[in-house]
This record gives sequence, structure tokens and C-alpha cells, in this order.
Amino acid sequence: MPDRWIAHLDLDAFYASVELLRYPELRGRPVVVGGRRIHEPVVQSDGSRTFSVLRSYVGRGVATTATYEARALGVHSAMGLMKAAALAPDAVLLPADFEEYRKYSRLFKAAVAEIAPQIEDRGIDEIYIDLTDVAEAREVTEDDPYAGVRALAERIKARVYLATGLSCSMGITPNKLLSKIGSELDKPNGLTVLTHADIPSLIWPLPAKRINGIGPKASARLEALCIRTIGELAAASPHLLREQFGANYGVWLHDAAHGRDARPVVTFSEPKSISRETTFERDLHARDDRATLGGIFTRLCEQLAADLDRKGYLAKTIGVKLRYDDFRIVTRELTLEAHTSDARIIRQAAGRCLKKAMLERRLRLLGVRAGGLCRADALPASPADPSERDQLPLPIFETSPESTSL
DNA sequence: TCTGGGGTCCTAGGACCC
DNA sequence: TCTGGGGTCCTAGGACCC
Repeated sequence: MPDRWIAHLDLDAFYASVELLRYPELRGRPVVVGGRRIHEPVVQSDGSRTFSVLRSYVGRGVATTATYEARALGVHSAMGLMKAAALAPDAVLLPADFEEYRKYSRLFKAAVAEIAPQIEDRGIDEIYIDLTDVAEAREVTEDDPYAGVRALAERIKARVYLATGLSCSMGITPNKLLSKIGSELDKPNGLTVLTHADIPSLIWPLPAKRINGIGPKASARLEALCIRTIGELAAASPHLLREQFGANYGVWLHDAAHGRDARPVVTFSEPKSISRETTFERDLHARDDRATLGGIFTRLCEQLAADLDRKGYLAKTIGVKLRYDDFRIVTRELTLEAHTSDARIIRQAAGRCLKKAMLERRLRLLGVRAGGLCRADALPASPADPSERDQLPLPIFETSPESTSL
């Protein structure tokens, strides 16, 4: 029996599955969620609904999720919708409805918590669960030492389904790293229980990039070293890995390939940053599209300020993010004298950040970020002096005709 | 007609202080 | 005059994840 039982649970094709609850007539058809909100289903006079299909989509959206039927046609998340349309022109396209997804996210997490409360949030559709102290996980039968943990997992899956109507896949192993891999071995609606003894047969044949933390760059560099599978990574010389990837990452790669991971399940953490960003319908130029950009910039700052207020945080650093038309990204940030959630102060600070960036190229994306967060109730209230705020200098992107800040 | 939006963590250099 | 470290904060970029 391992010293810990850690589960990884993620919902199957989450956004698309929530949409299928709403539109059951789409079950069995390829469905893609993504794009901007211009393709809502239309209700006909007879009560039936008509849906947009991918072939009619024009724009910069990406697929957020695809049903398994759409995946079978080659569509996967983060794929541009224009490319997806070439692969699956008749797939139904639905706009993302994040409020609805957040609702289902809360429901499924609450359902799991009724059975096993040690939960680490890993985003809207994923959690880790520490089952070590759930007594049922320790129960064994004569022919199956994992009977208890299996029954517990089935109970969690059933409870999630009862609460949401959604299926999920689970991996249960001695640590988070292996559980994350395990939950993908049997999908959708799957369950995989494995221990260190199963690593050579089940884990080592998998591609190295299946390890959470080995992305496209590391994967390509490993391949250049003729390391394609996790087993090949496990067999690689630790010295070589340290040499190629640095002390920290090199050691981590070696440990990960051997299934070693001592990270605890973290049930609470404070956010480090909050941000808002937007990609434009067409690339914009700081000079030619100053009014448009100014409006978008101000709105991002106002949304960010509202997010901070709503969540109860103040920020000490404000930054901007620009993506140029050639896809290069630059960031600029500055640290404020005092924490704030004031939209005007954020707007002014972000304007100063923008002045530090190159604005000759066309912009594809603009973002504003708040960092150095602290809880609003953890700081003595310092009422902002409105007279001071009103004297802030006219920032960049302001739309007044006299402005020559560009 | 390529390529979203929201995050975390790591690295690295320079400033500044002791 | 020359020569130290260590620690922390700030900034920018990049890899990675959902």
C-alpha cells in the first residue's frame, strides 16, 4: 500500500459537455466551443433550434473545447477556428459561456468535497484530491489490494454525475504527477489506479511531453537528444540532463521520469496577479487608431479595477502586455507607492508602462495586469484623495485632440 | 484567414542596503 | 585604494498550464 493516495480528476470535454446538457439534440454530433459571441443558437417558431456551423465562421477565435466526435476529425483545443473549419466544416460552433461553466465547476467541486474534502483547485475543470485519510481508500479484498480506493473513486464519479450530469476521468496514484498522467490513460469516463510498480509498463512507453511540465520547447530539446519517451528520459544520464537543462529543471526531469513527486495537495492559495487582456478584431496602430485603442485601454483598466474590488484585493504593481502583429510579446510594469484598486490610478500607471514600450508596430493584443496583491481587508483603509487623483497627468492613448503623446 | 484569455513559476541582471 | 559578500526588491522575458 503506497504512503499516499492522490487522485487527479478532470471533467471530460468540459465546456462542450455543459453545452450538450443545454442542447441534448447535439449529442453525437461534432461540436466545438469557442470564438466570439456572434453565433448564438436561434430558436425557430416550432421551438427547434438552429446552430451555426464552423464553415461559416470568420475571425480570430480559437477552439476552447471540442467534443470527442469533433476531436476524431482532428479538432483540438487552442486550434484556430479557421483551421478547425477546414477539418470539420459541418461541426456545430457554440460561443463560450463562462458563467455557466463556473456554475458547473462549483457544483462538481462541492460534490467531491462531500466525500473527500482535501481538494486542490487546478482550474475550472480539474482538481487533485488527497484520499490518504479517507478510510475507505485503505480497504482491501482478498484478490484486490486497491478495491477500497477503486470503490471510493467510483463513488466520487457517481456523485459528480448526480450533481452535474457530467462524466469525469480519474487517475489515482501515490502522487500528483502520476495521477495527472493516469487520468488521461482512460478517457472519457475512465478510472486508472496505479502505483510505482506499474511505472515501467504503463508510464515509460508514453511520450515525454505527457509529463505535466514538459511543454513543446522542452519536448523538442529532448527529441534533439533522441529522448522521446518517459522511459528514455528515465534512462538518460542525470549529468547530461543537468548540463542541458540546468540544475533545477535537469534534476526535476530525472525525478519526474521515475515517477517521484513529493508535492502536497494544496487546499488554499492566495492569487498572485489578476489581469485582463483582449485581442483585437484587426491589428491596431497607436497613431492611426488612437481613439479606438484609448477606449479599449481604459475599459481594460476599469474591468481590472472592478475585478480587484469584487475579489477584495489591492495591487502594488501595474503592468501592460502588448502583442505586436508579428506575435512578439512585450511586458512593462511598475511598482506603485501604495496599493490600489482605483481605476484611474491603474489607468495612469498603465499609461506610464505603455510609454516605455515600442509603439511603431501594429498591435494585435493589449492587456493590463495587477500584481503584488494583498487583501483589501488586510490593509488599513487609506481613502484616496480625489483632488490628487484629478490632477493625474493626461495619459497615453487619451482621445483628446491636443494630445501629442504619440 | 493561422494562433484566446487567465494564470503560475523560474531566471537573470541591476539597484540598493548592510 | 581595493575589495567582499549576502539579501531583497524591481523589472523583463519565457516556459508552461488550463
